[in-house]
Amino acid sequence: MENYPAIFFPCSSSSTSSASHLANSHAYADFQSEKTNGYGGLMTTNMGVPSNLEVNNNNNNNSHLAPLGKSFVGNENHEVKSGKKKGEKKIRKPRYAFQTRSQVDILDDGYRWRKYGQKAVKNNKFPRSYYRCTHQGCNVKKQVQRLSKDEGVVVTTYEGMHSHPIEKSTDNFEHILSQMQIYTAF
DNA sequence: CGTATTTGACCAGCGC
DNA sequence: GCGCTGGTCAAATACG
Repeated sequence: MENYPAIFFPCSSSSTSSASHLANSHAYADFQSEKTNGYGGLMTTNMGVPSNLEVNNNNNNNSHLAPLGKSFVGNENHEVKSGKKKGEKKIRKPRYAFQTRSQVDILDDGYRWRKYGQKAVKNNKFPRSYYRCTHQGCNVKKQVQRLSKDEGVVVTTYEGMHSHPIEKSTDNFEHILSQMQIYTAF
């Protein structure tokens, strides 16, 4: 597995006005560095959107983001089994969360996802959906969650990395992706 | 008919 | 030790 995260921005491509989807996007990178207790990196990205509202952090301090908030800022609580073994076989994968303003939950990022679960989250009216990349050998997972308070905000959390090309023809999205690819070396 | 989604069950970790 | 919560599995179902 690679260590460097490559992040593609989730966007809803298909038809419909893409404008409504990406009013604002924020990305959080969560790394499993035990030394750096806390988040390894935090990325804030605006997709060339005109005015960037400050949707993210303001929401984080509230309780409705409780589960995610822990993962995002400060705590490496995301992957279970942290304290037990001093890190040997339990490799905790970094996760990257994107907070996006969107009217739809399904943000099509060009990959094909198979839904494998859905759970209700506490402090949140909306369920969280679990997706897995259908590409063979690609174990990239993502989960999509909507804020109960702001139903216009969708949080997409990616886990793992794709090691294969995009399967769909992301219309005009392609050129955006080329710009939005982020490689972080930690 | 093949593939994707739905949905409850199951399981593991953590807090109390 | 028990219960809660989050994450995954898998059978059934829906959909093209």
